[in-house]
Amino acid sequence: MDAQPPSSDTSPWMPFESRRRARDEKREAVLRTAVALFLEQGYHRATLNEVAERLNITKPALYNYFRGKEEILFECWSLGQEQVDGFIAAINAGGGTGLAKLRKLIRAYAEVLATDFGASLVRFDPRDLTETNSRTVRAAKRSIDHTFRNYIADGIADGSIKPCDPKLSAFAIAGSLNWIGHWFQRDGPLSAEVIAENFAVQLTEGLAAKRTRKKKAR
Amino acid sequence: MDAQPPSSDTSPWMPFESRRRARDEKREAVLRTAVALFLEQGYHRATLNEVAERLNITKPALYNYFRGKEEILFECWSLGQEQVDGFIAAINAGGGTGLAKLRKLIRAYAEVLATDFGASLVRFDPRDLTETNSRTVRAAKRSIDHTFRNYIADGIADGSIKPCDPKLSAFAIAGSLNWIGHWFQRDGPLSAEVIAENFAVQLTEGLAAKRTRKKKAR
DNA sequence: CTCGTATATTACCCATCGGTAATAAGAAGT
DNA sequence: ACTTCTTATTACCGATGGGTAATATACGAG
Repeated sequence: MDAQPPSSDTSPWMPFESRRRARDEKREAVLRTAVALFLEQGYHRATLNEVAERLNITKPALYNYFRGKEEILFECWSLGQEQVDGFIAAINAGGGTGLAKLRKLIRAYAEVLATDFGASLVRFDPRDLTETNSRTVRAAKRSIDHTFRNYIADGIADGSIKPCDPKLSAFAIAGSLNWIGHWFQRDGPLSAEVIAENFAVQLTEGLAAKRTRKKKAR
Repeated sequence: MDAQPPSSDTSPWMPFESRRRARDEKREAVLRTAVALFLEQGYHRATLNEVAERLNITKPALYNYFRGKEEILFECWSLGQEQVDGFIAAINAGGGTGLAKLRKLIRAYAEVLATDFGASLVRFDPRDLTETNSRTVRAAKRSIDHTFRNYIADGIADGSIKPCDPKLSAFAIAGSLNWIGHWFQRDGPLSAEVIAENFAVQLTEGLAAKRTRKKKAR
């Protein structure tokens, strides 16, 4: 499409680079198509033939980019996980009370779960993965869980969250959020931002140590 | 096993009855084995051969009790749904504020989701069912959702719950609960009762209009 | 004992689908 | 133009697993 013929003053590596980029773009296109189809039909019902068909290619062409169906599944999951890792790092880097960090986490996680790759974090079954990849997924899930628990524990320590069982509270909050991946639809009446904001408030209202000063007493 | 030879003063229908009961017991045994296996391995990975093997029979024997794999899946789901329908009817029959009914619902729903048939309500994929059965499932899910929303709306109307969006609040609460079906394990450190009680409190604390008088100030 | 019904088994069919081999087509480099 | 590397296609394989047909066995009834 926008691949321009190598001008005279361009590095001789341009074509290589351009080809590599084109390849990466195609790889990504496969993943976008695959994740959408996997979510639509479920991993087992979705066939590689149909993934290929939607891309106007044939099944064996996919094997130029991936080792097989399982690798595609895992890479979809990875793209979602990258997003989560990203914002968790950002929140950790920033400051704030445990409660503030928890709310940031809820908002960011909710918005990721409203995307296709985000939903794949909770809609895909680790048992469809190889043992190695499955271990990676389980470790990541544990890590997210611990992040929730840590922020809650931080909040209890700094007084922003009233004493509670961090484990159970984390389960309750993460459950609410994870479920978004199952019901959210982009073309629905609720935007991801509205949901994220609402959940950030509702899910922490019961935990906050001091009542958030009512914005509008009623 | 305990089928006793028909004594002289027994109704001539006894054998029939006894046989029918034996049959029902076997049917149920199939469902218990199947639901456990489906949850363990996932519907698609679980084979009827393995279900049969666990029952010390062979696959075709299953077809004496069910039309096929899909019917087994649907019946497992139905048994879970029956429980839900049961306690919802009970709560509706009883009285109480919207908040009180909501808490009863949370407790009961949490405990059902901690059972195998209960978990099947949220772990099985309706897309694996025939169109007819799938419609039944979707209708039941809508009904549960509406029950949550109605109790919340009732609570707002009677003043026990402070104004909020019943739709979003219902999603948040139901999400927390549904997730139980994904992580709860019977042999884990948390009992279903503890989880149910904790969730009933935590998930409604943010909604309650008046602070629940602290049982034990600490 | 014999018949009929319910229930189980063995052996088999076949549709589906992930994956592979052989090969053709297209663009960059010489 | 000729070669080479990449990328795509057509045609096929083979395992898996749901479902069926034919048949054997257990058991209550007459």
